Amino acid sequence: MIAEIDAFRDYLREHNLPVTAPRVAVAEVVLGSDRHLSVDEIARALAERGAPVGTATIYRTLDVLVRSGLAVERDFGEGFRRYEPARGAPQHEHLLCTVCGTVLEFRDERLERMTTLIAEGHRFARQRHRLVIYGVCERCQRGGGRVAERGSSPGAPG
Amino acid sequence: MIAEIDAFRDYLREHNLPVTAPRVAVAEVVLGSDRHLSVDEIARALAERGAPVGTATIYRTLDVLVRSGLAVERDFGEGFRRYEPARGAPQHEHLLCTVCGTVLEFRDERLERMTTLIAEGHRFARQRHRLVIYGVCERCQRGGGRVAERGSSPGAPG
DNA sequence: CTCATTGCAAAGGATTTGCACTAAT
DNA sequence: ATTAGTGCAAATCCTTTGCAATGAG
Repeated sequence: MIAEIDAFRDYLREHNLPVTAPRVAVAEVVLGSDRHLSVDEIARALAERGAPVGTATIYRTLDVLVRSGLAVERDFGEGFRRYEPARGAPQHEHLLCTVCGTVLEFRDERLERMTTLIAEGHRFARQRHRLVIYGVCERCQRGGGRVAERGSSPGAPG
Repeated sequence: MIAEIDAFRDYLREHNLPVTAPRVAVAEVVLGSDRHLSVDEIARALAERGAPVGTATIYRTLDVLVRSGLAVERDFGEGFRRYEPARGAPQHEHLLCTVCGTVLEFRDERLERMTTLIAEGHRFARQRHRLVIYGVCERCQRGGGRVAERGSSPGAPG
């Protein structure tokens, strides 16, 4: 993860953007996490470090982080966005537990080809796709699943 | 479509919900459309009919309409929701033009099977899935596509 | 008549923006 | 020194809620 932080510093320098403490702090939280963080969670994490960062700055930094390609923005239909490190991640899909909100990632090369073919069949030039499978995770199938980290019921529409 | 409106009236009666003019009007607009309407578009359509309906009522009626199973809620990551008639629609997927916002629907039975298998592989009990392919439609590939109906750039995250 | 619905306006949550102030280069 | 970034608060956008007036059954 230190590598990613350095990559972010480099990105900033290369684009003549000042390398500031708040920016680096936000990058550390997002790139150092293995989860899909909401802005709220990021803000809390920063506050816990003893170096809170203003909401506006978090949003502004996330923009840069996404543009740098080091982080990815996600929308699971919860009413707010989440961010995760790109980790050079090839396209991957998400499994979302509608009970506890847990997100699992998986890859499937077939989807890349399949969606391209489907798009072509409709004369669309495919750019990307997004697949979310909603279901109930193993733990929640058994007994009481733990409470979701944030946000309302993940029983997302669409 | 008249059938759907009647079905909605029946649903209301069966649930002891008053059949009011605003409710029927909203149902007519949503169930009579072949597009994925935003609340804003619904409000405009109602206003154009000369019988405007309050925003709160539109939202409240959409809830009923969705619960009745006659309409479906969609979230394409645009920052607001869209609604479309269910038309007894089996699961279907969406192709979204990131230039003009046009939405195309298509079906692919393989996805149903594929996502079930994937979910099982991760010990998830699959409930449903959502696939959106983002790309550029034929018209927009050629020249200036028409302007999107509503909302910001559909270059949705996730 | 009685109780649910309606519409307005205010409240809410997420995100953006204006602006005086501070910090990076 | 310059120029850009920061935080705060105000502003937006979509959606929900409170409440008095209205209409369905």
